[in-house]
Amino acid sequence: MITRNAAAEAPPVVLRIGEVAKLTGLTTRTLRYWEEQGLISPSSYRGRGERLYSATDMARVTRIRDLQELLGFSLAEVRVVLETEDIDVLDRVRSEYRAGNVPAARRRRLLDEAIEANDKLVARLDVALARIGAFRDERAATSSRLRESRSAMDDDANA
Amino acid sequence: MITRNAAAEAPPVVLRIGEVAKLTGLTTRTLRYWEEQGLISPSSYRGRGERLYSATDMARVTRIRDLQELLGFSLAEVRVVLETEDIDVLDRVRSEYRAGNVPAARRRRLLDEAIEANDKLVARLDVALARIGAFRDERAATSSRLRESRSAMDDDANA
DNA sequence: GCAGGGATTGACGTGTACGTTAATATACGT
DNA sequence: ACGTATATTAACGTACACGTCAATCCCTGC
Repeated sequence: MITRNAAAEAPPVVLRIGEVAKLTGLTTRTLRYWEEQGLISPSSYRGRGERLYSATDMARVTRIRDLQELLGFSLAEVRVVLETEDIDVLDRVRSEYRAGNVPAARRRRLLDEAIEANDKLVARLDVALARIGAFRDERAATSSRLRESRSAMDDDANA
Repeated sequence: MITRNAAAEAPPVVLRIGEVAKLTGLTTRTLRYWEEQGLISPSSYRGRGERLYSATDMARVTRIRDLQELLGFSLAEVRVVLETEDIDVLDRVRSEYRAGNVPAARRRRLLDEAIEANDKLVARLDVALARIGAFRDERAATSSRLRESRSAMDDDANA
């Protein structure tokens, strides 16, 4: 039997800032800083402003961290990437509901911008992949040389 | 006829700091800073300390820049990578001259360290490649969706 | 009902990687 | 030989991305 409404039954994953910090390896300060910079915004608050993070929020947080650590993006660059992702999500919602309350011309412009930004990112990623790949191969070759050198040393020692 | 001593005849490429800056897109300040931090050291000076950069120096400079920009390495991390490369070069020289004036035990230790550091770097590069690759594919998919969305819009407009 | 753990908002401090300016010296083209 | 472009060191300034208190405020378990 398929649990048809598993998503509906699943406990709404809401985490406090400290839990998010532990799960992601970040600090609470960092999370507040990112929010201060407009990169994230916890989906809800409680009481006197206690932040509550949903699974979506978590995904966004880890995405930011990945962009930062993997690609060395500054928060400004991360912001640009996230904006095009937002447009993408927004666009899918609009497509479903079909009744766009956003003027077609404006939506078209947003789309074009998102496409351009996205293409630039892909191009950048391809460049990074190529260069890192080349570097990796180079280091692998170095690895072989070093190991050969070590064997030679060991042979000498046993001669 | 093969120019047997092309390297010897070739004009020794020595550049002044400003030329290196223009060629690499860095600033003179950055080059001096890197030197201050022990990452580079121009192969020669002239007069009252005017820096002169050889082709080897240039290679090292661009290497540092690549590590920084492509992989988001800090200068501290770059330093580690460069050190293992230095050992590699040093090791090849030693292999050629065979008469190592460095004690075998010490050389062995350096080699082991270089190998370990190198392997770690390769592993790190592989992780980066995998993640960036996944991210790239994701963005490529996004690209398709956005373009489809735009065609749909255009079709609507012409209906 | 209160100690303790975790949350909040300021506010100020810090490390990295340079930018900028100043005063001065040297190299290069004509 | 001389002006100008480029170099030098030294010192201070700055942007980014947080770290680190401090004072206060909930909420929970015993």
